Amino acid sequence: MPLTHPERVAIARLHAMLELLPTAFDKRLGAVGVTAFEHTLLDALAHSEDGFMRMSELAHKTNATLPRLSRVVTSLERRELIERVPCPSDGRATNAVLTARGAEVHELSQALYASAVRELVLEGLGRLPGDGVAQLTDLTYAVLSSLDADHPRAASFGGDPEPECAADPVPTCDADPVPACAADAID
Amino acid sequence: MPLTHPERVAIARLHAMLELLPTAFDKRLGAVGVTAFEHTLLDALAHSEDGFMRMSELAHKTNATLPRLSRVVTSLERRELIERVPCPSDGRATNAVLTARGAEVHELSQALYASAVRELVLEGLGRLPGDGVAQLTDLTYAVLSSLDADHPRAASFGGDPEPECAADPVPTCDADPVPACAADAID
DNA sequence: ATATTTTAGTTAAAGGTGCAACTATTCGTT
DNA sequence: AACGAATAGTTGCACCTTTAACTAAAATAT
Repeated sequence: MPLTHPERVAIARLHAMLELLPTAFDKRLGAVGVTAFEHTLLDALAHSEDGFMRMSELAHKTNATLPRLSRVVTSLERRELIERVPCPSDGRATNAVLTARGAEVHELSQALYASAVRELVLEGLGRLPGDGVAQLTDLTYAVLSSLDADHPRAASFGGDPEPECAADPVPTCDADPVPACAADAID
Repeated sequence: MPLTHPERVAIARLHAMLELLPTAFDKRLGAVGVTAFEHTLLDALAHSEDGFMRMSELAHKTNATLPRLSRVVTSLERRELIERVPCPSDGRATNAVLTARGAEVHELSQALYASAVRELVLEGLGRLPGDGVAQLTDLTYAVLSSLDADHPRAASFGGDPEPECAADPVPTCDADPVPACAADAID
């Protein structure tokens, strides 16, 4: 059974957004020499108070596969923005730690990212009748919920070895129970 | 100036959706051996009543670059789903035409696409308080509008050589004036 | 008419990404 | 202890995408 016309219109636009937004973000961040995904990694590390994170945890938080992360981290390591440090307590694990230069670049990329968010998304949302940000929050939550059922990882996350994840020191919002992988950078 | 917390939550979810949805669609359509983008191409051709389209027009409608389209069309051509035919009236131009097999595959991919849309997106929207589809339509419109200003192509489209685009025979919706490239598959 | 510029499209090179295979380490059994 | 299973990560391979360079044809100007 085919989709209704309003449904097709909505999906066509969603599809266009899916195609255009990531590229637009990458272009903006290109000015400081990082991709949007790389910025996400720097950001995740910068916000983890310990300044480091396990590869698999990082992959989970950023909705990335481990091979992808591994390669990007290698690239960031070559640029000395991130350093790989073997985990002392678990011989299998590797921690990615932000270097001083990495923190500097993150400062820049964060500013650029914020302005990109404003210009590419928030500005448009501001033209909506109601509270555009709230609408986007609810809408993405609705979609991500059904997506997570479909999604390999996520489903929910019970045992996270790192304590900082469970007991969040930063005053977060009234945090709706968004499945872990979907919500990620919530803090 | 940093983003507010609600803004960060909304953007984080948007970001997650941007990362996860395309992959999810590709996985579903993989069952008939086409990517989501390939389906979009087959769909565009199937919906153009003449059954063919100029490469550049196709690229425009699908928000793709010409090199990307060229390679994908080559791949589809090898699988005999699409055929390249030089344009008789303009020696530079090439028309992509849907083959019989291409139409068959499109039949399948369309069904799969529709169910993917329902399961990955519409189902979630249905859990929203109001009209989820309308909200998505408005929200994507808002975002795409500001995006288009930023966007190389689009901006607006005056002279489309093909008449079928201007005078749409299919009863479309009350067609809001969405910038061309963003709205694309509106019919 | 002819030279220049634009337009349409393809191709080459570089880099990113996913899947599957592989190594190394830890955990669980016995 | 020692074996097999699970976990963490990396790497090889295939494919896709982007940017830049390139070819060919049409439009424009001289």
